[in-house]
Amino acid sequence: MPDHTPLELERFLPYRLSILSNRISQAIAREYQERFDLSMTEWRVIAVLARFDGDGLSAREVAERTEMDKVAVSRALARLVAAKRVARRTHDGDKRRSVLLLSAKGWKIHDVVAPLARTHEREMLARLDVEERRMLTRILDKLAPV
Amino acid sequence: MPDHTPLELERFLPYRLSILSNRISQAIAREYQERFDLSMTEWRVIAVLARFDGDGLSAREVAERTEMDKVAVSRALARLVAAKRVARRTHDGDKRRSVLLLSAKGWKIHDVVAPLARTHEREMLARLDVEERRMLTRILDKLAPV
DNA sequence: TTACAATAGTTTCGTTTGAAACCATTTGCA
DNA sequence: TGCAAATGGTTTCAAACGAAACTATTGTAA
Repeated sequence: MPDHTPLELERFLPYRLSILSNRISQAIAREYQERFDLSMTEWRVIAVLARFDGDGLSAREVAERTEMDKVAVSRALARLVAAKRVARRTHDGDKRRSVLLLSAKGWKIHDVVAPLARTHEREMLARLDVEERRMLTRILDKLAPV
Repeated sequence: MPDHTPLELERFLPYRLSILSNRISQAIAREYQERFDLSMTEWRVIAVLARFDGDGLSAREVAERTEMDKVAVSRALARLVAAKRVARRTHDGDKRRSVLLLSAKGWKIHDVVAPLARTHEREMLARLDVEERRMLTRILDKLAPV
């Protein structure tokens, strides 16, 4: 006799995680889209370029830092460069590589969106108590180490 | 002078959550696809039909239980019915509604995949200690209540 | 009854996505 | 050297997705 023990989807962790993550991402993505004509992937590229603002990252480095694949990065960059939010040059010693830097426009977006993002995070954390917050980070460190 | 305080993506919770959830979902989805020619959405439909195996759910009820939108459910059902994994009749008193039940084939898939899913969950939880596990559920309850 | 609103579900259409193929350049090494 | 393999990045193609439009049926209320 076959075991029909049903899976309770609403208690299944990968499912719950996916629902939660999608809800949050969608809400944020929608806001960025409407207010700044900015996709989630584009925002991640901007965030990384702002964070590592030395003498310019390559597209590959951006892909690594954002955990996105190179196709997604390439497309995000195409739009960002077209909108003059990112400046793209070619690397001096290696003509394959591009050298990416935020433009003034890009920085302007960053300086508005970054605080907004932090607000989103705060609102999310506001629903947890101190211990839960500490644990959430610890759990993420264990499950998805950088 | 503008505030360039950069957002540290790798510490930003919505981002980390999205990375974690995507990694897990992708790994699982890939396995279901390869081994059973089954998409994530189709599996969710099967799981719900197995769980609420009374006198048949409607597509709308499936959409509610899976938190997917009706278009996704409609498409998943089209494939499942074509593969004879789900039986679809029309509701007696309401010709708009469909009445959905797992077929023998559908149950067979379920009885293999459900334990497999539980194994995935166990493997994920194995990386956490008892307290972290308890907390994870509590956090999810608070952040994404059913 | 009739007509208008609401509901169940599908189809359409434009967009997003990812894998694989691709081009150009650079690296490694026989 | 010179040639195959590796690397950076873009393009192509097919599948997946969501919003909105659509069909069919049922509910409601004058």
